Amino acid sequence: MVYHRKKLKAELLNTAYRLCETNGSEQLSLRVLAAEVGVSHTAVYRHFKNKNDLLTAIKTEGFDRLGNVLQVNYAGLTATQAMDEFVLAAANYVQFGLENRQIYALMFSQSDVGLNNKDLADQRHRAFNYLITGVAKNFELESPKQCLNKSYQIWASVHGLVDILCHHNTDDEIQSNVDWIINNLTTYLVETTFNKPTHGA
Amino acid sequence: MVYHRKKLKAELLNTAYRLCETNGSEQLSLRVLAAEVGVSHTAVYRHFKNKNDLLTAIKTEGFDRLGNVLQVNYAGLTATQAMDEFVLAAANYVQFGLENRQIYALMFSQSDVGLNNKDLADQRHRAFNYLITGVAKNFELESPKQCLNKSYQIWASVHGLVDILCHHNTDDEIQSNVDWIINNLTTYLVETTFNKPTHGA
DNA sequence: CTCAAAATGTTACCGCTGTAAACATCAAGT
DNA sequence: ACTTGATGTTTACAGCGGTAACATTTTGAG
Repeated sequence: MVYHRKKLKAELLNTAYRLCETNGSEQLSLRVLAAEVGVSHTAVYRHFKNKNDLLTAIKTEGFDRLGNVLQVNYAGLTATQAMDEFVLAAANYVQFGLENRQIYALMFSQSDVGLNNKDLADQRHRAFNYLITGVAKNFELESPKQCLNKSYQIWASVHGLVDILCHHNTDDEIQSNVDWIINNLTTYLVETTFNKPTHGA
Repeated sequence: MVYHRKKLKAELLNTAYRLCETNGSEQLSLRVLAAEVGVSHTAVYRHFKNKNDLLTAIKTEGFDRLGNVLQVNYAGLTATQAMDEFVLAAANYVQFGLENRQIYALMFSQSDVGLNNKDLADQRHRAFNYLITGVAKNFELESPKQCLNKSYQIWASVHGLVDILCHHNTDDEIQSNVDWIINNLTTYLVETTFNKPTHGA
């Protein structure tokens, strides 16, 4: 047995992240995780207060990665370019959600994982702030309140889309429509976020 | 001890539904449930195959109730009335989500609860079909595919709204905005679903 | 350099959970 | 009246998260 392996915390977090994405966060077992990494199951408690704390770290990591995907530098872009970047960020959001389903589900689950955790709140706000910045750049709104509200509206649309795509792509009956939506994702996003008319299927 | 109480299944389901809404479906314990109802914990297995099967029944019950809230009879309504009813149904959807958070979270969780269950699928489709009917009545779309797609878009918006409202009403920082959204729910829905311009805050 | 303290890993144990098997009781039909 | 199936109980078990006591290694102050 190897005492003091130094990077156990990172190893645990990475393996736990992977196990969550593979089996769903609800299936995560500290004992299985520890066995996978090759330590006793109580070693986890030297690096995380408890299971909830570990899940909070995974969730925070998720928002960190989501934030990275949403980051846009609007400096020096034309209006058209800014809009393209904004829509691209939204597409990246959807892609992240579809490629990290289980983590995404954890991130937006109603559970009390990470309740009142500062690191998690920071990462969440960081990700959301990219959206707000994009809205401020791309919409001419009268007040910060309207900007925030528009941001919620867009977030709700895109988040709802991810959720529904995740749910229904195991449902053969409507698979073809899901395919359609994915293939026309950009069009969908422009429609949804910019209130433009449909151009036909 | 009372053998053969005849309505144990319904009692278990109702109590389990209530416990889930109170504590979250993840906190549901068969033993606590059985104790609450006043039977041994293995009695549950005479009426439900296992815990997953019970959760599936709860989830199905949730979609049943959601469907009831979405049901609209459009026969004989003017276009204006039909639209009012449609928006009302959407508001009912949001209200259901906010008043049944934990059940709603279970209904749309990514877990494998009720995977491939026919009763659940039936209830889900029933609820969704009310939406499709509403879209068909209120939007002039060229094809069934466009109708279905528009339905997804609206569902995503409203579902996303519910999810975000559920998340953020414990976050004081943005509580005022959530209040604003709720107070202007109808306006929000009309904007979101009918692509009408904002009339200002 | 020493050695005490802090950090990190292990072992043993606890109570709780979901689940299966064997048993007890009751309802219903022949 | 007696069998049979449905329904509830008891018992048992393995896996879980978590705590406490112990073992080992690292670290830093004198």
